[in-house]
Amino acid sequence: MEKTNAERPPEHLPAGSPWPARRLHQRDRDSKRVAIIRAAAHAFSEHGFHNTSIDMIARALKITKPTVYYYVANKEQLLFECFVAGLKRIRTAMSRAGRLPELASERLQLVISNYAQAIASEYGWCMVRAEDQDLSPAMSAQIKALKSEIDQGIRRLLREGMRDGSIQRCDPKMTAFAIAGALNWIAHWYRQNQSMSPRQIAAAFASIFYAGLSPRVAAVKARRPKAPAAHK
Amino acid sequence: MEKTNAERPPEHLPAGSPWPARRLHQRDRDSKRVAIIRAAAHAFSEHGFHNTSIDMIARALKITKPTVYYYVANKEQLLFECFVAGLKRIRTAMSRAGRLPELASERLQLVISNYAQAIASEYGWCMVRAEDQDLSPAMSAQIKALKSEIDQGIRRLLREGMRDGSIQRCDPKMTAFAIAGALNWIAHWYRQNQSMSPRQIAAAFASIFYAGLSPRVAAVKARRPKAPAAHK
DNA sequence: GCCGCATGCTACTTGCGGGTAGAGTCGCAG
DNA sequence: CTGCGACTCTACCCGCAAGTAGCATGCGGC
Repeated sequence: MEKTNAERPPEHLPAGSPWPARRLHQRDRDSKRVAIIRAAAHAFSEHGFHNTSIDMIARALKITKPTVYYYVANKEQLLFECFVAGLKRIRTAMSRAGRLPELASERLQLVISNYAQAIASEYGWCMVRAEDQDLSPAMSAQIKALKSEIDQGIRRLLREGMRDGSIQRCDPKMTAFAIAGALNWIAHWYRQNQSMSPRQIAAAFASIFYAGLSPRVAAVKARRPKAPAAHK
Repeated sequence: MEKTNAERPPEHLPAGSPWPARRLHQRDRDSKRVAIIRAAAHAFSEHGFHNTSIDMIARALKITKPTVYYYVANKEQLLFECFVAGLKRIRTAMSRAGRLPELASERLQLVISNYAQAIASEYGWCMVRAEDQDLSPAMSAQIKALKSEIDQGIRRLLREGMRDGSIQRCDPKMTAFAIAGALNWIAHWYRQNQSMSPRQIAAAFASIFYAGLSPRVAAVKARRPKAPAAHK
């Protein structure tokens, strides 16, 4: 899968490999590579995948198109890398939450918070929009699998919450969809320099989902608005 | 805006207009036009806007590209029409809900239900994905305005709910984002032949949002999972 | 000083897809 | 049967962006 990049790393040499310099170059290479990924993510989220040419990405970094191709096999892989970069945070949050001793509801809140921050990051757009089309079947399948992993993680937390009593009885599938949807949608409206930080947004969402919209006190139920029921 | 299509309807003729046939032709024309819009919506939601060529849409209807262009000015307008087609249902639901005498929470539920059904329709994809990029500034602005209208409508309902006591005190902006996000996301995962109908999905979502995830009975708060808090 | 490799460039090819020109067909009015 | 307008087609144009060939440069090791 990586063969297009002229990497040829010295794995085939004897174990005590020479070439100390190679390592340095390699590091350099990697940092440039992530710079390209970042720039791509930025451009994608600003103009969309199809309206972003490799030239635009290159220009943003003051390099040229072939240089980009020197670090990345093709445009598709660029999108994929953006996706994975954004995903990492959610994944680690999820797996860490799985090992925590807290109630499931609290762990869920943790995951929601990290999720929201990942979506609000520069990779958020790619995570939300990647996959569906624009991608070869192979990559699409990979991304679908990663997304499903997240989805299943949320469902599991919900089920655990129902078991430990910290979460109301509910349909875990639909609830996971609702939560993921609300969070993913952040990528559509959130922009840097927003009045609310991602963390604040996450907190607001968590409270909406957790507390619900029904009034807490039962007393208010009575009062009705003005209109006398004219047409039923 | 319509000048590209050779319409020239006979409005400039005397009132008692001749040409009964013209009307028939016109109706025919319109029905073909909506067929094209529908086919476009279908193709867009399957392959994405950019991966759908006009040729594909034409082929699905067993016609050719220029015929499509005879009914539609350009690809952009096609997307716009899809968007508007899907939007109508939400708009009418919203404006009707505004005049109903019920509590705001019930009216909100009505809107949510219609919203979900619109998103699950064949135009759902276009509604969710249109705008951002891929569109000329003029159209983008129009679509943004329409979306904002919906958003404001939901916020208004929430505020009214807080006033009439049927909805818990909350940040209307964030809550509207959460609700719209959850609903919009349906377009990403819902497919015809799903086990749940759009109406059922809407009901499930409404209950999630309204009831919230916190357990109803306060008694359950105690029990904790196994692990003794190892690493704080 | 010279080799080799990593890196970057200029200058191309290529194909796809949006959009158009203009000719052909059909049905109806006079 | 002629002329017109609605409609559809075949055959094209053209621009853009993905991706490539192959040369230039600069550095580290010998």
